Amino acid sequence: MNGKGENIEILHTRDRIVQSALRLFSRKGFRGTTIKDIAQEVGVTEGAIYRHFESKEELMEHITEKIAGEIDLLLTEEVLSKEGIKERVEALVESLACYAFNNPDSFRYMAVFHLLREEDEEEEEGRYLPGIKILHMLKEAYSRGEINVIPEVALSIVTGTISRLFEIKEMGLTEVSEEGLIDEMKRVILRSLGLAPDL
Amino acid sequence: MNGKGENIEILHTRDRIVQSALRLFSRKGFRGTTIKDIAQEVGVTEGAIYRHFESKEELMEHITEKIAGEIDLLLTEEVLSKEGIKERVEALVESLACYAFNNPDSFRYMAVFHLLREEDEEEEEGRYLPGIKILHMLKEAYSRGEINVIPEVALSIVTGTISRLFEIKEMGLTEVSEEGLIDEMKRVILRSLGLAPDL
Amino acid sequence: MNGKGENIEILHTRDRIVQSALRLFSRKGFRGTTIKDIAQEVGVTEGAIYRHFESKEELMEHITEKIAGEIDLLLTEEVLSKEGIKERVEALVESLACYAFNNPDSFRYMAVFHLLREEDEEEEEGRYLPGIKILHMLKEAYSRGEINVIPEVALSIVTGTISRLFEIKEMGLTEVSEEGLIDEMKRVILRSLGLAPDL
Amino acid sequence: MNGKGENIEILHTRDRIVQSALRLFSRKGFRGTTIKDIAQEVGVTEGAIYRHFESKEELMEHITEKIAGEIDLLLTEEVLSKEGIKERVEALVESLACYAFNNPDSFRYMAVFHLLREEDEEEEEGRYLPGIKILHMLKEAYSRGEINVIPEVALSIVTGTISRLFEIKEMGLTEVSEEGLIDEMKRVILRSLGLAPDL
DNA sequence: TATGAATGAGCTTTCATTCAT
DNA sequence: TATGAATGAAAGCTCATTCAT
Repeated sequence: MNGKGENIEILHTRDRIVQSALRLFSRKGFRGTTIKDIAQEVGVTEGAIYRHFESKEELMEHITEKIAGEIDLLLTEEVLSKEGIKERVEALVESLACYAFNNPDSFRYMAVFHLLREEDEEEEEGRYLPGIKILHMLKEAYSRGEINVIPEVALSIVTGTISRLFEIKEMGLTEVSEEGLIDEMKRVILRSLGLAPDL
Repeated sequence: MNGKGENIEILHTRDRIVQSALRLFSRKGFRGTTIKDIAQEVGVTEGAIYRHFESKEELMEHITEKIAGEIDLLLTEEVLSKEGIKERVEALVESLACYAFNNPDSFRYMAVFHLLREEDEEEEEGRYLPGIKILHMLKEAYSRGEINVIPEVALSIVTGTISRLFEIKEMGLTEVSEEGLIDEMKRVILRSLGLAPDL
Repeated sequence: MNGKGENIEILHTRDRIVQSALRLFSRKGFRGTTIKDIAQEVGVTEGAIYRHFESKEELMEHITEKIAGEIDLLLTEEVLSKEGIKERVEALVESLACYAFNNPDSFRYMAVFHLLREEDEEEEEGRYLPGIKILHMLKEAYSRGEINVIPEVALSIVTGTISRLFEIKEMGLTEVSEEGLIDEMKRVILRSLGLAPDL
Repeated sequence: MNGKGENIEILHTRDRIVQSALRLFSRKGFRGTTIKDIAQEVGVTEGAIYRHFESKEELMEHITEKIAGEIDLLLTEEVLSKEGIKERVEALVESLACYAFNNPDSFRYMAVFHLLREEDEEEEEGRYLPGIKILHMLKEAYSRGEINVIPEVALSIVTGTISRLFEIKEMGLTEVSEEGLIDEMKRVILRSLGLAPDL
């Protein structure tokens, strides 16, 4: 019982660390965020962070995996479960945009996390995880003749548009409602891929 | 002649600093790049940087202004000089994508430079300069009924797609030629905005 | 008890920093003293200083305020509490000279601290605090006809003599005892102000 | 003739260096003054200083010797040439105070120059040159019974008062004329030494 | 003589990390 | 588990000095 109580405490602190780190990393960058920043936001001292994560690096990797998992789940359950490329693209725009608007820190983090490490010169890794899966989906549709747009360009249209619109919204450059933006994106992206419903 | 020779020397070192800093800032971030990194790449000692720029900050501002100026020139001379929204969008995709492929460091820098500073928590500035100008152009076309896409979404489609495709190419995820990618983007983006030539 | 022990430790290091900084600043100047010098004398690394003081500047300001407070207390409690200008001057010489001989670092610091900053060209501030208070006292005595010496000159006689004698003693240029010097100063300064006991 | 012309040039620049360095050293300290500061004030570049002085150190030593020589000359010609201790003290106050008011940079420099070096920890040197000579004079007068004040205290009265009054005047804390201040000092210092003319 | 780019040592400061408590 | 003092490496920057021109 004692152990249980402690465990709950740990989880709480640990979660708050992750939440604060996510928020700060996504806004100020990995290097721009200090352990002290995180500790202060959580309300503990710097040393306490190291009870939960071995290093700042490990903390970041934890967050990266967490978000990658969420996005992956989204793709698997909300998008790839659908039949038909049109339905899949519609679901992709819908679910990814919703995810962005509801989890701005996570989306921002994912969008820039390859810019956050900046470790060694040109370190390229197996990142861009979600993109790869979508690219695969689009390549299949392309080879089956379901869309007539080069898959890499199709991928750019879908994810690039959502990312940029998210940024525009974050900057306060639009007053259109989230729903309005999502519907418009769906309509226009489908049209761009030759999947317009009204054709 | 003497003065000339000296001047050339000065410009050389200064220019090499700018070039290296641009390359490194755009790849490793502002904080991720050290003065030592830049100095080593240029082949001088750290102190020499400070003969040409008062601080790392000032060096960054110089680069930012330089690139903002280049993009602005591009928009003014290559895009806004055209008549008709279709011609303008075509020119925009063409010139921005070419700029990206020919000046990858500059484009990468511009795309991420608001992520590089990471100064104080949520510092928002008058950045995203090029976007504003394009948004203005699209809003006018929209109000005139020349396009039927919400301007913010239209902006996202155009600039988001180019940015994402640039990233995909940089990651080596496509083998399509630059020309092929640009033509495809032009075709698809025009279609998305209801400006398809074949309609 | 635990808390007590920790507290004592903290005070110790912090106090030792102040003590060493005071000693070094007063002898080698603000710029002439490095954080490394202080850290070495205290027996910690440079970074440790910054747990206790935000900057070298702040450390100096702390010391300045500490000493200004001590001198001010001295004036208020030992000098201004007395009645009669003769008694006050006697007490001033006595207490200031004793302070100098017993706290040579502090006195030296106070005597030169406006020379230690050397910030911007000719920055004049509200310094020389103790002097102002004494000048005020002398001006009152002068306007009441209790002394017949121009107050600014009287102030110079009193504080200038003590300062210079302190320096002479520090340089090892005299073998007279502290008591002997103080008594002689009292006698001669009183005579200079027309307050000689034998008149 | 050519050589002559050049020589004149050298002297000019060299003199201007000395003048600027004296001004800056006396106000901002040795460490607080950079070679660049001096060069800028003179209107040349940093390298040019090294045409005239081997190092910053040497420049300082030159200035120190120059001023020490001036003061020494003053003592020899204006003070020690007089007969009688009363006449000598009067001349000392007169000439030293005039020197201070007419050459504030030099006097300030001399007053603080042992604080400017701040080289190694407790470097004591054969400085305080003028003081030594005056002390000698006062010791003789004391042993002859011409004054009844301990020589070290007498020295402190004379030089300490002048120094402090100079500082007070520099701070703008008095509106009394220079002449008035000097006359008052003469009167009061003589009285303090038991040499009052009215006794 | 003078320039000014460059050096190199040293400075203040920051920060991830450790560790005794 | 948490604290917070301390470390140590590295950062940005300064500056006396040198040297090719």
